[in-house]
Amino acid sequence: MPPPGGTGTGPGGQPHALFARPVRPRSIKVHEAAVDATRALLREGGLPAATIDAIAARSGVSKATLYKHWPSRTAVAAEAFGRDMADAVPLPDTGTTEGDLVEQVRLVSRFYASPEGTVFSQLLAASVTDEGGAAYFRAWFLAGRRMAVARLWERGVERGDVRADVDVDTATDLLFGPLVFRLMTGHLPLTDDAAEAVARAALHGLLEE
Amino acid sequence: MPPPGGTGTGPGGQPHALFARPVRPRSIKVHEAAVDATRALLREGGLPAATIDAIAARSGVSKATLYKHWPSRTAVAAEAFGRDMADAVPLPDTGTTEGDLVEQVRLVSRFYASPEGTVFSQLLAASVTDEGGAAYFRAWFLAGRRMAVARLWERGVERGDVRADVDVDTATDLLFGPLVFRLMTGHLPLTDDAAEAVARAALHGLLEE
DNA sequence: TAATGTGAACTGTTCGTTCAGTTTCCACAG
DNA sequence: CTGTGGAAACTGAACGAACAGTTCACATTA
Repeated sequence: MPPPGGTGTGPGGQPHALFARPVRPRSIKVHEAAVDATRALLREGGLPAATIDAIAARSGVSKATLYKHWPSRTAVAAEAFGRDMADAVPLPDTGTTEGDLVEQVRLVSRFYASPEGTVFSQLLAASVTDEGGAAYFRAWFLAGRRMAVARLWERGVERGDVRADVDVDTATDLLFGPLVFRLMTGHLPLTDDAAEAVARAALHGLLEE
Repeated sequence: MPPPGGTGTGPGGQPHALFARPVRPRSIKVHEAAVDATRALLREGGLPAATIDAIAARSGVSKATLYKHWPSRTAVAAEAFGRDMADAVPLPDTGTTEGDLVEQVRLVSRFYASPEGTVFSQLLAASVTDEGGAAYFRAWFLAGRRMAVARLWERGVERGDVRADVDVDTATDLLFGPLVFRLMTGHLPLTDDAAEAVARAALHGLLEE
């Protein structure tokens, strides 16, 4: 349940009723303290370490208050994680559309293979059984990611390099879905080579022309 | 810890030390009873309903025994789910490689969109924080799935329809990763149209030739 | 003075473990 | 072919620990 204090703004900066954020000074301080503590906990021990009690203890914010700011533990973690990742993977600019997209897939693959990737998978897993947390995860993390890729895709469209009949959502899912698949199932490792192979296959197609 | 009674066989039928199965009559009966009860519970209420206590109560098998047959609750559920899905998605045979692959993606997408797909996502999520369960999930479910796709892919290779420089793992991840991505994040719905769009894009590539 | 946060206790759920006692079945002796 | 000793396997019930989320009387502050 969002705090009654006001509507606040969502991750993108726009007003967003669903993710109401506190506007009064005291609330802001408390909110930030909780997010900071959660970021530290995530860095140290992943999502399992970011229990509600741990967040409360580390931040000095009481559990009762935490549940006035967020609907669930997962939601706090999702917001904290999203903040950390705001500028983790920069947009590449290699000069060519293919170069940019391949590079982006490689960077994201490396990110997934890193400790932050572990947290990502834990959050995604937690979102499955926590719809409230899932909304925060989409808003604070996924949306930004998809927006970044959309920018690359548009560059490709302007250059006339990419197929006009493929929409950006399909392209995004095709390029990054395989990485998520590997991350979650662990059936194959997330190496640079694998990432490049996936990206090239996505760009050039699986069929012989 | 597997029962010391014997080595048993894994999902594929081959002997498999890791997933040792009971060979003594009493053990077999108990094992089957547990799996059957778990299948019913999964059908009725998904993974959340298949708690250890519920499985024990429904099957008449004691918890202590369950933990002698499986390393964790997730592992029981993974085996039960894998059994149910053994023949859920048949291999298509449309006459063309492209037709087969597109149809397979569409069928899998429908499966993910169904109640069984929910269970799939719950199991995948649970596997993230339960390595023992993850091994069972890979062995009893994913391996079979990948094998089925591999068969389609090989047909394509024999016909000379698919790129020779793309390996089967890359192709599998490219075709089905996007579906898993959507299923897990819920950012976009799993419709037939979306599935076909993904499949065609994967087959023909994202770039203008 | 009304909104907001605190602290501490409390409920409820679930996983996984333990262990003493009971049932089953296998192998071997007769 | 039969019967039995003993090991293997299962039961039942209780228990500990962890954690999510709630509640409420009281304190703080804008």
